[in-house]
Amino acid sequence: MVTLRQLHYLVTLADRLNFTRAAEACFVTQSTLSAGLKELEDTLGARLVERDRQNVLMTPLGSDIARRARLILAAADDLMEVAAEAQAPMSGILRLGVIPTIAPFLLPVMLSSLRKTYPALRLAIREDLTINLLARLEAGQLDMALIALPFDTGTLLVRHLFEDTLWIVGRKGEADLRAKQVDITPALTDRMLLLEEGHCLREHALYACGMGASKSAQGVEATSLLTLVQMVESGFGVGLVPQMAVKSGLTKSPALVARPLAKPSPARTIALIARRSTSRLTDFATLATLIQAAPPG
Amino acid sequence: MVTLRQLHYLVTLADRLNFTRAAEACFVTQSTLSAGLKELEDTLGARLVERDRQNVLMTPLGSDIARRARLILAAADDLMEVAAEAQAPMSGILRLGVIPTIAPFLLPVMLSSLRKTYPALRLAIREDLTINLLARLEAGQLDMALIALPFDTGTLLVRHLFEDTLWIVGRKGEADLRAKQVDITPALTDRMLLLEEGHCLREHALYACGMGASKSAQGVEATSLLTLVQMVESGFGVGLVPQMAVKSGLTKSPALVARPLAKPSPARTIALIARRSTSRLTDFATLATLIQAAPPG
DNA sequence: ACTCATTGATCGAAAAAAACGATTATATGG
DNA sequence: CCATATAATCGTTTTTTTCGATCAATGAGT
Repeated sequence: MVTLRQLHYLVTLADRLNFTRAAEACFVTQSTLSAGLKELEDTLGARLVERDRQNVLMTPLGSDIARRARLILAAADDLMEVAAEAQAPMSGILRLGVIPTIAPFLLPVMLSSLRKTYPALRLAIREDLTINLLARLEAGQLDMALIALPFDTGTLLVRHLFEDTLWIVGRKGEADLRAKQVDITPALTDRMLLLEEGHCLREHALYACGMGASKSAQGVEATSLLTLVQMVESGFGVGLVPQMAVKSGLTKSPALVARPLAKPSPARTIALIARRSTSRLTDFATLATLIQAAPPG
Repeated sequence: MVTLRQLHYLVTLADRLNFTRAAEACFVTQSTLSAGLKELEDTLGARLVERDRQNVLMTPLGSDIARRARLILAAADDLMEVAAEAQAPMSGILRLGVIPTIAPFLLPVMLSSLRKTYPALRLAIREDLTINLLARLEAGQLDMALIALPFDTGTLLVRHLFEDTLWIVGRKGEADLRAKQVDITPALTDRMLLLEEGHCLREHALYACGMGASKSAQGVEATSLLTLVQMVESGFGVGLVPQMAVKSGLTKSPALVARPLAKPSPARTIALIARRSTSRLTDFATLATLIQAAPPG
């Protein structure tokens, strides 16, 4: 019978591709790890790791097994934490990922609210792109994440929190931004500034433009919403920013004007996600409700 | 650290609610299982099983842990089989579930085709209702299943195979069944015979009737498609049967007539499903392609 | 060519874990 | 009060795991 320990050895080895380092990481000697892996290969009846004296690399089967092993180990970790969680909900360290186009606007309110209501909870925030957050979530390096949909979330657990409509921001006095609710005309999409590749908000903005634009105005791309707004202020063009950013004062500058878009308003959906096997299912629900109750702005 | 053996003990105990029986099922003595469970409770730091001298029952936490343990053990089983599978695809025992409204029509063709192409593959067929197949699939008691959508398949892996339109069957000479393509009129839905509760085809038929009917004609319900057709022949009313059943001769009786329905034709989607972690991912694709290549009829 | 450092495999001994069998304690039903 | 059934416990045996030391192969540097 395969054991979790053997699977742990395999996964660690797959990460380091070096028996000695992997053994250190597992706090055992190299001989122990070597024997454990041999044992695993014997019970499975297949070669998982190609090793000549100099190089270690995984066979295709070995990679597949290692991938499965990761999921199993993450589920086992979750199982262990369930027991601890059951005795003290909303406590301990919660590792939360947040995308950069949400973090600066949602976190300030949320964190102070959390600190007040659940003083025993310690949040470890990681700000990163959606794709990286999903990977870390599945690898068990994060407990939950705040992201924006649409985005392919695979088999993860997804809870929609609220709609976040997109607003258009430009310089005060722009003729195209006079209306109370702005239509996105081709003239506007031509001047649309976008975030750089990787930000989901870039795709959401492109979709809102009806795919009318596929490149950022003047070929210049912004690395964050803050720089994007500053570029708009400098006259590079116009931009689409989420309502939560507008409400939290990102476009407060006297030189700028922000307007909602004409119905049906393009919007992204803010969602909380987690592994299906997460140990913090009740915390997940609690946190989701808390964010919904105290929206940003 | 939790071990798979301990989790196996817990799951078995959760099934039997008796230490002695569970120990037998695990091929160990009662003292071993008792110690293993105590060990698990100690490492988790929580009571999982309530036991007085007479009764054993799971705590809520224990049930949750057991549920997670089942998933982990199934994933571990899959992992072990991946290694075996990798060396000999389409061989060994494949446990396939099929719903009763597919099995009689699809299996005859499929089985002979499979036997010819993959003689090393031995199929263990289980005919059961969708809901039971899904449960067994998740518990690792089945490898794949053939079902009809729409149906909530949770996180399972789903591959759509083909559309199976619904035909209407009635007695020869029925005025309402003269047309080449029949419209489902209220007059027809009033006389519609349904399968008993639990068959997904019942729901699909109800949906095809535009929810116009919610009870079977005359309050009589059929226990299988065969009995349903016989009841139609006896004059109890009309029925909706899948095209694959018609094509395979279920409605061949000279007293009966079967007609397709007017477009857009109501249809169910035949699908092959499996656990996402299944060891037979290549077999899954192979089997799906094979069924699509050799449709019933 | 010759060292030297690195790496993974292997072996025997020691330590740890798991399993067993027997026994005990505590209920339940007759 | 006795027979039965059940889970916990204890001491012993068996199996598994780990360690430390050593070996064999390889590549780098001299």
